[in-house]
Amino acid sequence: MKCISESTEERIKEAAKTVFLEKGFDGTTTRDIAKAAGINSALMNYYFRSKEKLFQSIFNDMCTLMFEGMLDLVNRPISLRDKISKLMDHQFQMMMQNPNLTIFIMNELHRNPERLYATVGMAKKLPESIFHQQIEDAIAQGIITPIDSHHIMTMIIANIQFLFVSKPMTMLAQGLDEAGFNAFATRHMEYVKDMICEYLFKPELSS
Amino acid sequence: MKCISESTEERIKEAAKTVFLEKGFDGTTTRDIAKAAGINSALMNYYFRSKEKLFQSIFNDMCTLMFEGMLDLVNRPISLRDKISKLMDHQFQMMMQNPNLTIFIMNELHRNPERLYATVGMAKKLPESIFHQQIEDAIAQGIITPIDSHHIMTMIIANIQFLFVSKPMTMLAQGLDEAGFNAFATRHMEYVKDMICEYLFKPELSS
DNA sequence: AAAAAGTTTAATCATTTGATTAAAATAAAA
DNA sequence: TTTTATTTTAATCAAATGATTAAACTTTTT
Repeated sequence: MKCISESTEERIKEAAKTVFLEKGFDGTTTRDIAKAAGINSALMNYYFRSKEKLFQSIFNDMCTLMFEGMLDLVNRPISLRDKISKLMDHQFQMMMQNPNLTIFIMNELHRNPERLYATVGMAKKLPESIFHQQIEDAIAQGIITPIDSHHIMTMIIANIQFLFVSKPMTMLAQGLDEAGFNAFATRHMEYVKDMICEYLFKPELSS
Repeated sequence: MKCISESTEERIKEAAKTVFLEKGFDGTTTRDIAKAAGINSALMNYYFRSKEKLFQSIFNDMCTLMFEGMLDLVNRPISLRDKISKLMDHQFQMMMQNPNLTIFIMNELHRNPERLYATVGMAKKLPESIFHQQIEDAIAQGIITPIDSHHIMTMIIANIQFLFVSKPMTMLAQGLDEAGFNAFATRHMEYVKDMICEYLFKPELSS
């Protein structure tokens, strides 16, 4: 998967990302990372000054991965209905490729909100977007149910993200394997897309 | 809050619950627990043989707290509409009292699925309930949209649980304090109850 | 009251862990 | 090639951590 001549710094970051996402900050030892990267454990401190610094770097990358695509979408000049659909599709794709991204971010943020506030600052930009204005306009025009955009955004995010946050539990409760879970998630996506759109865009409102 | 003559064992469990829920298994030291319980750290090993055993005990309690009320509800002989509403109310109450219950369980399960599978076994009982049969009946009678009960249960759970899983992020993104978050969550509850019920119980189906 | 059982503590052990250091290996510059 | 700078390693340190032990203290039993 990796090209042969990958810089040591990148190798360390790749390994750290894998291990941190799997075990979290507290559950990860610097030796874990060194082993996963195939390097001497002192090298980690040579490139990144400490476990904490390396973690901050990874956490920042993960927040960017989480939010940049969504930020791009909420500000794109497309119709509300299309935007909501694309927002959900994008999240779903992202989570299928990185199933433990959300549990990682949410958990680390829960453990240490102060330490990570700066890093997650981009989350603040989500509410202040074109999306918000579009919602207000649509409400004024009677196209959608009157409801604050924060709630809509929360619905969009929760129904997809929680699927993956609870992945191990769902697999256990339903006795699914990886493929079975993916099928369930894919089907669920369609249902929640319908549910949210039907809730917002009521026929009696648009008529 | 605690009565004066509380058994040492209970004091330790109370403290361990608080610390484990806050910091997780990896982030918690036995000294943390001892300090929180106001005891010598060797006492923990006297009552519970190890940190691992104590954790298992707490984790089991938390799973029970999470699922027993819901299991009771899904099997109660009440109407589907009432049941869905009560399921959501119950979860909401539970999470208001224990906001980090879900992130704790989901995270520990993610870190160590095998170790905790036995403990979470009760989650398996959720799908095999009267609720499931009620859904199938309602679909057969054309009262609700045809959809597998797993998906309905997931919608019910996700829309509430994720509110609390993402609590720190929501507070940051919207600049809310504790009271502000609670107000947001309470309002959101009403929206998602409406959304789910409207999605399932379509007027054209019941007529 | 004396003995026995149960509870609690201080001191300590062996590992683990994040980090440093000094030296070795490699690459770059002169 | 020699010198200098950069990269990598082995060895090690100090602190933290889970656990144990032996002794002190308390309660219960006889």
